[in-house]
Amino acid sequence: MDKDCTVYRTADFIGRRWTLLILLELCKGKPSRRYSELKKSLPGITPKILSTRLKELEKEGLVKKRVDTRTFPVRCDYSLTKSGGDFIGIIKNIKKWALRWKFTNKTCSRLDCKECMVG
Amino acid sequence: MDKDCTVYRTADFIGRRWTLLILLELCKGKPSRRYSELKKSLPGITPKILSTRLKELEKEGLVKKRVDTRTFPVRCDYSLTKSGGDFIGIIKNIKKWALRWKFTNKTCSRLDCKECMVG
DNA sequence: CGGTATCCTTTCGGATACTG
DNA sequence: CAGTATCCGAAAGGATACCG
Repeated sequence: MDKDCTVYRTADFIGRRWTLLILLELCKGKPSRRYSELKKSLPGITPKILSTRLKELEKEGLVKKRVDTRTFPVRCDYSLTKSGGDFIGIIKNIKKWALRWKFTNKTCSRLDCKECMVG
Repeated sequence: MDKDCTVYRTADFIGRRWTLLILLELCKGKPSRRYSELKKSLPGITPKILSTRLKELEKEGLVKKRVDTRTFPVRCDYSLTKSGGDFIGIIKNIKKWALRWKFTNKTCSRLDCKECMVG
């Protein structure tokens, strides 16, 4: 098992809790989101984990952070990079696979919900 | 976070150590592989983890196990199901993404190696 | 606001020995 | 051969308090 293999590393980090949901949150509507907005849209996430995941995603180049230091407190916002946006395609592939091979479900708030995130 | 969401569950289990490599091993050449063959082709894996992963994959419906009880010791072999075979496509998608957005590498034995598993 | 620091529990995975 | 059983250390993740 080669820990430097990007395929393996990718599979590894998308399996971590919250990562997928953060990515999806960042691709919904607005071009960028604040830390506190993300926290609010992800009920149950702790500040530590959100911060950890955002750093991982930044390090992997999927998320870009912008800080505005002119105000106090400072404002930070996060957005998808080009590769991050492209990554959404992989999530959709997984979703397609899931819908093809697993039972479908009717409730929403799931990534595999038939109604949302179509495509 | 909905633990029943198949997209999330999928992302979760493909991030686990060895899972991807087992899947790839099963799609290489032969239609089915024995437990001991798998163990040999995956240097470093412990019997416990191999067994655990195979059960997870079976439970998720990607792998099918067949036991031949007529001999002693019994023979078991594992093969990809239809959905398991289809899943290889997702791995290839991840690979494509990796090759597009990450540095490429020359050494083999990596899933993201440019030379192998083309497509 | 946007995080860190600390503590604590749970889970994961490795090593090794053993068994029908 | 095809696994289980047992034990262990490391890492992940949750809860909560605190800070510039």
